Amino acid sequence: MDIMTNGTWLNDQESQAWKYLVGLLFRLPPVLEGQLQREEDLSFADYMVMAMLSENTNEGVRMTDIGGLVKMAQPRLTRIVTKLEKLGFVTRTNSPEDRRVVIAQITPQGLSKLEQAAPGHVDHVRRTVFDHLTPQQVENLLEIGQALLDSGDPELSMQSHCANSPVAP
Amino acid sequence: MDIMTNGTWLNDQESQAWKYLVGLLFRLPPVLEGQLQREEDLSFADYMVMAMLSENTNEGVRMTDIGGLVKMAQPRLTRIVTKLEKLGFVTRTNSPEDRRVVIAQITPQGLSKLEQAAPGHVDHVRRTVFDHLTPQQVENLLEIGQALLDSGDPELSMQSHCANSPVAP
DNA sequence: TAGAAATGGTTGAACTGTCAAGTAGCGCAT
DNA sequence: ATGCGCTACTTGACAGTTCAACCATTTCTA
Repeated sequence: MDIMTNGTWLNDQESQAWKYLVGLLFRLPPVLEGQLQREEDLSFADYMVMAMLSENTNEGVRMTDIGGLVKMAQPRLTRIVTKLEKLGFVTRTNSPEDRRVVIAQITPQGLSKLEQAAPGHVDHVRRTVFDHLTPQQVENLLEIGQALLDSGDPELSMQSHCANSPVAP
Repeated sequence: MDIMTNGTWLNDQESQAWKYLVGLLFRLPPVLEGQLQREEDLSFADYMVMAMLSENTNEGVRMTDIGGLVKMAQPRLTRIVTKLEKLGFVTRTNSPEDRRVVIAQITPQGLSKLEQAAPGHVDHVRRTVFDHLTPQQVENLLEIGQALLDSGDPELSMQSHCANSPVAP
């Protein structure tokens, strides 16, 4: 029995780490979502997209680039930006250079919504996450995140939904 | 203006770590989901619940206890178990001692489904996660997971959905 | 300079998750 | 014992996500 905790597959350390990681994957998103939803009527993904856009106020950002930075799949992104546009927090324009490309840009209203939401959100993140971690652990977390997301693994580094060739080109 | 990456709220280290953690929260679940869905027609949550139940083949497990172990909210759990029951992978019985309590138990079919799914899934987890981490990083990950989930924080340790008192009793 | 393949983005259908409200059973106080 | 409150779980309504198929545009290739 104990299908996933021993055997030749994952050693003790790994399977324990796995359980905790899965716990975080299940628990953290609803918790983050909750605060923003209650207090600002924004989803966590909405917030992250706007935060991302707020770092490029002038130029705007291509859809795909948002996806790469926020690690979201395209359809999800489309719907989020559509929603944010309806709310007046974001504009979309077709790039003149490449007319397939859509460029999203945050509006003043979006920016002020974000500025209004940020303190509460960051506070919540601090209390939920960083208050429980030592600086060393924060550094370790950063390192682990890099190891996984910057590994070049096609599944994790985005494009996942179309990369299926087992051995590559 | 870099709403979430500097200022008095999160220092550089923290906000970088935060970005990577968020990346994992967005990316990992779809990736894990995908493999199981394609190859076994199971959701990741389905799999975790069954894996959990497979560790207590004899007695069965109370709904709430599953939630505590797999870190899932109750409504989600109810629907998953309902689905698994329809598929014949799980049975539910009302506890005779306390008739509010529902006890879920994995069936032989559920067990064999799990055993069939496990190799591919574990393989995928290994390739996606553990192949990119050193043993030291795995240990660090475990420690971070513990720090967050076992912190006693009501939001993270479940019950989150009813704890709203800002300062506590 | 066609035509084929690839890229960027959107959309429809099905599913899953969340919140809030609801039912049922237990337990303690009067 | 009757009523109040708590616990365990379920359900309805809604919003969000995913996969797959789609259209439009660009780029490669012959």
